[in-house]
Amino acid sequence: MPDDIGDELPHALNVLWGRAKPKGRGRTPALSLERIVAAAVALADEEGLAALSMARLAERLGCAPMSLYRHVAGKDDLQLFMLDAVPGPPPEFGTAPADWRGSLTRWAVELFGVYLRHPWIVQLVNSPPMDPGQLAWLDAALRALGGTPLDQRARFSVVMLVLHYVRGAAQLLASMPAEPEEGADGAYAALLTELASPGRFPALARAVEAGVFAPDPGAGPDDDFRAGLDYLLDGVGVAVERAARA
Amino acid sequence: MPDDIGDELPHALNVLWGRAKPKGRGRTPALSLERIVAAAVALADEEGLAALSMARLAERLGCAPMSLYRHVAGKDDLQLFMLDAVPGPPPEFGTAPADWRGSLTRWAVELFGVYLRHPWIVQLVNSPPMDPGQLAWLDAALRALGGTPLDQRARFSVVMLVLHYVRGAAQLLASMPAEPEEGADGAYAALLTELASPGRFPALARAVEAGVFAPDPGAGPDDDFRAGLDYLLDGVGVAVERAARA
DNA sequence: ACGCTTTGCGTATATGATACGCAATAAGCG
DNA sequence: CGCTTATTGCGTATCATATACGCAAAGCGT
Repeated sequence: MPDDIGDELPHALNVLWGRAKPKGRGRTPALSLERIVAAAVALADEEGLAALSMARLAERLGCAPMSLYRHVAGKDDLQLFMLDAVPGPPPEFGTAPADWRGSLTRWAVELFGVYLRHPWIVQLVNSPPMDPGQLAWLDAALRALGGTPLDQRARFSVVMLVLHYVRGAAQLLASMPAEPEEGADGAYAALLTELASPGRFPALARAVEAGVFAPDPGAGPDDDFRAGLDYLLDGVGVAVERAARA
Repeated sequence: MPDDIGDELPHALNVLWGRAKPKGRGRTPALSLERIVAAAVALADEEGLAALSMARLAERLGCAPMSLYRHVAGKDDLQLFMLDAVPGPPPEFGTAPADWRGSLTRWAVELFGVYLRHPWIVQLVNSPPMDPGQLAWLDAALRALGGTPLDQRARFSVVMLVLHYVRGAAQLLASMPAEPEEGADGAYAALLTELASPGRFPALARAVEAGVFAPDPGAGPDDDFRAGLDYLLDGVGVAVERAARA
């Protein structure tokens, strides 16, 4: 039975990997999976993941709530489709690019952008990726390290490390209340200033005092991301050199 | 008005920072905030975050659902309390430990353990930490770098980097289906073997073939975590040396 | 034109969050 | 020792949500 592996899988995965049965002759579909997923993504972008309900989605699509279930097995299924569709194609570089650091940086920055445009992704990721959309990104990241002396296991560790950082940084940035004024410290900074007493949290108080939570005047939030990424890639560089020597 | 900052805050924060009004004479409370939070944590641990509902929680506590609302403003509030309570106290080291790497490693490993014991934490974190429990951990991590020539902003970047990694690694590990047999590749590996065709995902296929997703016979899942953490800290080491030279 | 197939959707149910208000109870006061 | 009052426990009701089930509508092949 070559197909028994798919039996316990979410319905969405079977569809995404092209295992769905080809339809033929019935009624003309007024709805399509693509339209549903696109509308769901738009709704989550505009009003947040909490606002994404089957009823509101149907309203936006001009159909009855139950119509959606003809195309999606359930809400979990829908979210799987969303996760597959939303990142789009990963950046392309050859199989073994000479500049692993530049390639990986580009990969991380583009993925960071995806997460910033769709902050709800982070709240949705609960299982390892098994859909073509996310696996394509994973493959691209592994390819970025293709010209490197690292072994396969190390490459995977590195990719996961970068991925975790991108996700975490995007989530943090998205969750910070927006800072409208350039002079303002931001609500978070103001709160920490009051709460982090030097007696109880000395190190934190020093950080607050040094203005760590105030926006750096000459830098955008992207620069913070790049700074952390550079620390991380320095570590990868150490590993690459070590592997090259061995 | 020195207190106006707390007006827009979640109720839970005002309680946690000791700003709640002292009660006096009413009826003897049969319920307490501590009991509620402890029961909620236990329920989430045992049956997952999805199973945590006010009704099920009340059932477990032997009280009516609406009784909970006397102690918690709502479900969001409850989750804030849970996030504050669950990590416990951070590891202690002096204000400026000589061995920053050892200290930060200990911090990360202990936090990793917390996340593994309570995997639902990751799904709950939606805003920057503002409760004493989480800020204590943040302070501890900053203290681990206290003996370091890094400036405050760099220290914060490093701590966030480590935090993101710990969270991501824990989430990934917790979401992997358990591998009962030692010889088995695990369901994820089997699935990837079938799905990652060399034509479409060459780098991924090579990783699968190399057994990256099969459990390393001589290593536990903890070792994977340590490996990634070491890459990361190597990068921090580079930054420390650079700062020391400057 | 007929029937099969597949889609769209109305109805119903179960679960969950939570507003509101009353009743039970205990501390302090006369 | 009974009254006042603050405060808790909880019953009832409302509203949002996911989704099972089955019928009706509408193309396609014959």
